[in-house]
Parts: sequence; structure tokens; C-alpha cells
Amino acid sequence: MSRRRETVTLRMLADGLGVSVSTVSRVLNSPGDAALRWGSAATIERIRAYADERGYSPNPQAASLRTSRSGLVGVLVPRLQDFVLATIYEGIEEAAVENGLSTFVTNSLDDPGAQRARSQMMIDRRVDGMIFGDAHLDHLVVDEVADRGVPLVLVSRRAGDHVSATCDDVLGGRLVGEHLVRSGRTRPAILAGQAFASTSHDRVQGAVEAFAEAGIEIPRSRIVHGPFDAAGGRIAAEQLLAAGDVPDAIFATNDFAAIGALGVLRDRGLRVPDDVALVGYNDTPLASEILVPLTTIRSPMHEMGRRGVELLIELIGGGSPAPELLEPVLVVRETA
Amino acid sequence: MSRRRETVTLRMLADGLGVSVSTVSRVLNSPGDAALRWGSAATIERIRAYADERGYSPNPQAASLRTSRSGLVGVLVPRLQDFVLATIYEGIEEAAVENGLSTFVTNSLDDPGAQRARSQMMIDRRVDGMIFGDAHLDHLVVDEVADRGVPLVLVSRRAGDHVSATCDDVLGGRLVGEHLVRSGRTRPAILAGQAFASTSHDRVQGAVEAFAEAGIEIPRSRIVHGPFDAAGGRIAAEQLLAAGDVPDAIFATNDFAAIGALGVLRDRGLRVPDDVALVGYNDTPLASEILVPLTTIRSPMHEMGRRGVELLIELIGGGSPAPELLEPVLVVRETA
DNA sequence: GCGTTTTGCGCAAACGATTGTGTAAATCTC
DNA sequence: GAGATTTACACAATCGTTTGCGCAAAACGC
Repeated sequence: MSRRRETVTLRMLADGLGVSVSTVSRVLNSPGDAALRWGSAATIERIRAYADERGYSPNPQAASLRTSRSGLVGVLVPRLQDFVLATIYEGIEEAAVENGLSTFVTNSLDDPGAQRARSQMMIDRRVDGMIFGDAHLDHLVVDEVADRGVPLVLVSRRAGDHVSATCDDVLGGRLVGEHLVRSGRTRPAILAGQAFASTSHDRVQGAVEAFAEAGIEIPRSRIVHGPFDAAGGRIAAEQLLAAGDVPDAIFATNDFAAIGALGVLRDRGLRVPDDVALVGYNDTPLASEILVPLTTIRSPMHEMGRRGVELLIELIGGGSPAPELLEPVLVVRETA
Repeated sequence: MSRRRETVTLRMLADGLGVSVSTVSRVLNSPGDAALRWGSAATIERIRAYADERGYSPNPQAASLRTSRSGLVGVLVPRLQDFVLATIYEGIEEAAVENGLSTFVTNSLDDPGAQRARSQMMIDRRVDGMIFGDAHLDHLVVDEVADRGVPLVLVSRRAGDHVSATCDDVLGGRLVGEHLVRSGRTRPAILAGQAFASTSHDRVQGAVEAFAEAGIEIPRSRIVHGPFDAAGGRIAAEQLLAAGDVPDAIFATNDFAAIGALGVLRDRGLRVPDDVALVGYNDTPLASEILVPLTTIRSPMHEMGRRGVELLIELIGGGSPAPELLEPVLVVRETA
């Protein structure tokens, strides 16, 4: 009972209907009444019905060959294992499908060599455009791709003046800083994440500014960089506390780093939030499920992905869209 | 200084060299000395050098049109936000790239409608094969795709007798059961995950068998199903404890569910592992970073993805590979 | 009722690769 | 050194679309 699935071509439709391939092609590619431009109402109806009946679906590689538009968009992320990027990608994928595009995504691990190699691979595949979730502040690799004339947009991290869909990380950092200032913290520390990521840079900057406005300066020794995951947070927190200079607040620029830090604080017998306030970033599901619910910043990750695609489509269409800056929200729970 | 990147074609190479396109094509497609079949050593050298110099990269859609091999593999997962599937996908992507394939991945959310729609989309894109990470035990959708003649392999979850690369979940469940029996637990409960997933089914079965062999039967009321995440674990654990029948061990078939359950246990003032032992599954990084390090099962997720691709390649090549059953390992930490 | 416009479609040339077949010249066989 | 074989390529068809151009017949204008 398995239906014959010999892939059906335009030619087969044309032969079956007794019209020419060109007519079939034009009719099937014109939505609604626009098809009247290419045939009589009766013919159009016949063509559409028959295509439907035969289960016609155009061969994208053939179309692509002719039109030199592939309907493919390449996505680079540091790592899909990272919940934040995975969520952004879900937004990208959702919006892409809605617009008839296919995405393919790959991990760069933030390694410039891999970024170049993967970009090249995508360009070789003739993508219509690219989305970078792993841009570095120096935007070297992104520039190279842009120079080749590939339309691209950045998500998650901004860089240079490439079009981007990001969250306002300076504001996010500021919200955290102001919250900690309000609750009387005077000796804050920051687990900053990777120095090459605008997310780290901007969140730190926002928090530093907020404290500065309250007359509190954060010494360099209390700002420590490291990977954006639990292990990274643990190591950074240990490094911080090893200095002997115990802070009364820790702002981890990522929820997972915060969870890592939480473990270290417990191990040292420090109470949260009584001895040390702890704030994360991104409002990961685990943030609320963790033993002591984490105060954090909610950022619209899914939406960021969607907007990224929309910007890219504008760009491909020849437009010059403005960057998108989404708004973060402070979520106060129990750790600060 | 931006190098002219007018995409260079075979014809351009041929014209530049004064040979025919066919020769260029054959030479460039033959590795090493195999090319001697198609031209003199000198010509071959000239062609390769020139192709290199001009930065030639073949147009995959043109090649695909001719050969009807796309070099594309479609991957369906329940959700990339899930760390386990994201890791498996990393393995898939890595192995795919090594073999000159490109993958595109999409979330089905375990919804059969979405599974059908996305499969169709991939078939329309003329994928060479598919990898399902979201097969249901009833294998309805997978069967439909298989009937269309698309080579496919399953990862993570087995189903029917489709070729699959999975972990031995019955053994994994058994390891957990035996460990709990050894430590004297007699009233175990299981947070089982989704009933349609073989992972849930098999892990439960393994644990049940292990207990049965020790003369302990687990009543149906202490096996509760639910989603594989922290919130799901929380809800399932609450449901379990609401029954008033407090177990002395909980086997969560997923680390995130275990973390959710951990919160519930704490809230009720139950000590882990003294009052209740807790075991997770998959050895997620968070499992060791969490406040009280989680006893869990380590499963080779990355490797599973890699093996999946290798199986698919065999299948596409006309082989009929045997399913791959990888081995789980018990990791005893502090919760059981 | 004769030009002019519109309607309704078909022809054929691309797009860039792959690959079966053909064929000069060079080399070998004895 | 004549025939057989091998070497080193070239020709041209083909994959399934898209799209510029062309052209009958019908409809229209006056």
C-alpha cells in the first residue's frame, strides 16, 4: 500500500496536463489570483489540483541552481549545549520555518579557526545569509564574512556595527547593580564570563556604572573572568574567595555560573543571601527549580532568535534594518 | 583589498586552463593518484593548482541536481533545549562534518503532527537520510518515513526494528536498581518520564527487574510519568509524595527531573540520602555541580550521535548495519 | 472590418555540475 | 612498421527549475 513516491517533476505535471512546463511553473509559483497573469482560471485550477493530487514538491536544488537563492541560512553558535544559545536557536528555527527557510547550525566553541572553517563551509553550501551567535568583540571573523558580501546578522552578542538582535545587557547589568545597591551591598564581586563576549562586557559595565553612581567602586580584583557554565562559575568563585577578600554580593553574568558559585559558597559555610547575595542572568528554568530560587535577569532569548531571522530577511531583501535591542527584566527571588 | 569573490565555476577553470570542463571535473573529483586515470600528471597538477588559486568550490546544488545526492541529513529531536539531545546532536554534527555531510536539525516537541510536517519538509529538501531522536515506541511516524524509502536511523530512543544507536537503558535501570537494593532500600519509587519513550520504558523495566530479583515489587502507584525536565520532576515528585506513601528511594530517569525532585524533598524536610536516596540519569554536568552531588548513570551521549551518523552512512551506502547498543556506567556520588 | 491590444500559453536558453561515449595521438606488440 | 592497445582528453546529454521572448487567437477600438 506504499504510495509510489517516484519524485514528480514539473515535466511530468506538464505532460499529464498537456500544457508546457513553463506554464505549470509560473502558475504554481504565483499565489492566489496573481496566477491569472499566466493562464485562464480553468487552466490554473486544473494545474493546481493536479499538482496537489500528484503530491508535487519542487526540487529546491534545481530551483536554487537557476535562481541562485538557496533558502538556506547558516547559524553559528558557541555551543548548543548551552541552554541560552539553544533557546535562541529555537527562536531562529521557528521563524525560519515560518518564512520557508531552512537553517543549519553548527558549534564553533568560540574558536576563531572553527568559526572561519564553518563559515566557509556554509558559504560553500551557498547560504543566503548567516546568523552569528558567537561574535567576538573584535569582530574579526564576522568582518571577513561580511567582506565576502554575505548578508549576516548577530544575535546574543553585538560586535562592531553589524546588524544585531540582542538584549540590552548594559541595562541588565544596571538593574542588577541597582538592586544590590538598594539592598545595601557595598562589596560586590562579578563573575564576568568571557572577555571577548559583549554580553559579559556590557553586563559588567552596567553593574559597575550602577555601583559607581552609588559611590561604590568595584576593584579589578573582584571582577573575574571564566566560562559561562557551572564548572566555570565554580572555578571563578573559588578564585575570588581564595583572595581572602570576601564580597557581600556576587553577580554571576550567567545562571549556570551562579549555580556553580552557589556550591562554592555553601562549601565555605557562607549563607545566601544573608552573608552573600547572589544574582544570575538569563532566568534559566533551573534558576527557579534550584534548592534556593535564584534572583536573576530574564532576557527574551527565544524572541531574540526570531528577530534575528526577521532582520536577516530584511537584509537579504536589500533593506538596511536597524539593530534590535530587547529589554531585560529583573526577577527577584530568594538569593538577593 | 577585498578579493573578488565572483563565484568561480568549472567552466571558468576550464577556459582559464584551456581544457574541457569534464576533465577538470574528473580530476578534481579524484583523490590523489586516482586522477591519473583522467589526465597526465602535468595536467592534473596544473588543474589542481589553478583551482586552488582561484578558490574554486563546487556548487553543491548543481552537483546534487545531477547526482541526486544532496549531502544533507535531517535530524529530528524533541527539543534542543534538552541538554541530552543537544549533546547527542553535537556528536551527530561532528561526525557529519567529518564525512562531508551537512545536517539540519529541528524540534518536534514530541508532537506527531510536527514530526510529520518536519519530516516532510526534510524530504522536500531531498535529504539523503534522516536521524530521529524523538521516535515513539509506537513508531508510527518513523514507519511512514521509512515507507517512503528514506534511509533513517534512530538515536537515543529505540523503536520497532529500525536501526538505532542507543544506550542500553534496561541495563542502566538495572544498575540503579541493584545499587539501591545493595544499599538496603526496600520502598523505591520511580519518576519515569514520558510513557512513549523507550528510554523511560527501558530504564523503568531494568530497575523493576533488579528489585524483583531481590524479592521487592514496586507498586504501580510508585511509578509516575511526566516530562523530562526540572519542572516535570518537581510535579511528579509532589504527586508521588502527596499519596502519603513516602518511598526510601527515588529513581528519576533523568537528571533534571532528579533536581526537581530534590527540591521537593528538601521542602518536605526529607534528608537525602538518609531518608530518601535519589538517583538521576545521564550524568549531566549539573549533576556534580549541584549542592549535593547526584548519583547518576553516565551514558555516552556524544558517542551515540556519532555512531548514529556512521550507521546512517552505512545504510545510505546500501549496507544493513546492526543496531548499536552502548554501555551505561553507574556513577555513585552523594545522593544514593 | 481593419489595426491594435490583450489573453493564454509555448519555446528554448540558461544555472553548474556529472558522466557515457567518442576520438585523435602516442605507445606498444611482434 | 602495420595493427592493437593505451593515453589523454573533448563532446554533449542530463538533472529540474526559472524566465525572457515570441506568437497565435481572441477581444477591443473606432
